[in-house]
Amino acid sequence: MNDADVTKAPKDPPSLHDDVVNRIRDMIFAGEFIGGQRIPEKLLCRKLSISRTPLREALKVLASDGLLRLLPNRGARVVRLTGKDVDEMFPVMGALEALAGELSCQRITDDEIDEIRALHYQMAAHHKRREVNEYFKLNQGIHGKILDATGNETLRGIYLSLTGRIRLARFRANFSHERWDQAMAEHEQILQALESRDGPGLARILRTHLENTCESVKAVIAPGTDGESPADSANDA
Amino acid sequence: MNDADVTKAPKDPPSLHDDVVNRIRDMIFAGEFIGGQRIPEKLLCRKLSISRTPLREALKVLASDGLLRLLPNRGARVVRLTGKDVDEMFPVMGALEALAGELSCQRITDDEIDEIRALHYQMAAHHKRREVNEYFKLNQGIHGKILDATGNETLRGIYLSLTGRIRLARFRANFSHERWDQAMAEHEQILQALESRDGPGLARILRTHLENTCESVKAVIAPGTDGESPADSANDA
DNA sequence: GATTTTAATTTTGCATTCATTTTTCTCTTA
DNA sequence: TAAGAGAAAAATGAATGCAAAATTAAAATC
Repeated sequence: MNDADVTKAPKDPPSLHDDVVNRIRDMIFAGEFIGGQRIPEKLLCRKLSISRTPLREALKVLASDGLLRLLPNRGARVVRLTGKDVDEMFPVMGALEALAGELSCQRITDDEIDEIRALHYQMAAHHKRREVNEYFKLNQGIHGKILDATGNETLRGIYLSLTGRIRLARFRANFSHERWDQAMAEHEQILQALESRDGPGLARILRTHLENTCESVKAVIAPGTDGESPADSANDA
Repeated sequence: MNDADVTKAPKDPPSLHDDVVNRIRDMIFAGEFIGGQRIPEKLLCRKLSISRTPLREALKVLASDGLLRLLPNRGARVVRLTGKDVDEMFPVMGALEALAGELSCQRITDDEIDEIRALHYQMAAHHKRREVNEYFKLNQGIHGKILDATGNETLRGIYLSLTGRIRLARFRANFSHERWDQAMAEHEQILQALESRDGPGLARILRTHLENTCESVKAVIAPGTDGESPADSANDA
């Protein structure tokens, strides 16, 4: 799920530094830091049992990845996505996902399709039972498998980086029943296109699928949120 | 030209840290470090007149950006692009550039088109006189302007990051006269599509343009280069 | 009592230092 | 002379210390 490992070859031993980056990333995803709120270095040092030096290195990396915002002399805070951000990100993700669709259809094996089909039907079950978390996890899994099937590490890295940035907003998108049903229907089409290896078709469906998701995500983002103001509608937990 | 600033709002004061990152990035682009060769931290510290702490932070950022490779306990080295890398990157850049074409046609102003036209004719002049460096710079400028016209900072950041990664290989691509003439012809079409605000058309041309560029770049990459081995065909200066 | 000023505390940025790993050099031995 | 073992040197990873900036608290003024 992390994308720090896409820039390095798989043979490397699991680096300690990447570990810190990933742990902080996971903490961000887990919602441990309220959006826009300052994150004191000391606190993280204690939590991770490391000194400030490796911590700060990790913070810089996460900031350059777009997950954190580093204000000079004024600490780090998790980025609050604005409506503008989401509007910007989704066309890009759409283009990337469409590309992934085309590429994967050219290379995907029967086994890989089987795996995706399995995930798909599991997901359908969770959808029927309205189990959001399980559905969401499998959903991520399917899109991940499609990405893997492209065999394009670069594409994968960039896409995951973008996904990561909106994940925070996304997993809160407990969208409407109608939208959810629609998304499930779109996934039926995705599976079909994959099975018939219809690259352009898959690209088209994925793009629409994402556009629709974009709307749900934007709906979740607090309206009027247009900046990084530390405490407007942050703590709605 | 740098893309470190796309993740932060424009209002920030010019951060000292980003400065270090950008200076190292420029040094890499300037070819100061031979591909694959180890970069001693001490050397960079002296060159930049900073201590190791901020330097290492910058290195981590550049590594996460894909420009450097950090091997645990074994230093940093500039990434050597393999043929596989280039093959992976160009479809992605193609998708992004196509998107940029479509988006920019929707928003571009007459003034912006004028600017691009100016750059285009300057570039044509340098092409006629076979002045590679000047041509290359203006070429970058034109594609940059198209990107700017999208108004999509996210797209811009990702695209520039990718461009940066292959810039090293690219600027050495003193391609054949035929390819150069072809590229220039493609640029004529690009300008035309822009002037008539033909989004899909521009997208198509940009994609082909990039595919052709891909071939030239791959030709430059030493054949048989399939790894990061420090000393296969590194010093061909 | 509210607001501005000033002092104290905290936090960040960077340099320095220490421990561990890697690399290089030297010396031994076949 | 070449190869290998071992020691010295250098480089990296991480912790600590110190100066500057920012935040908080307190005091003074209106």
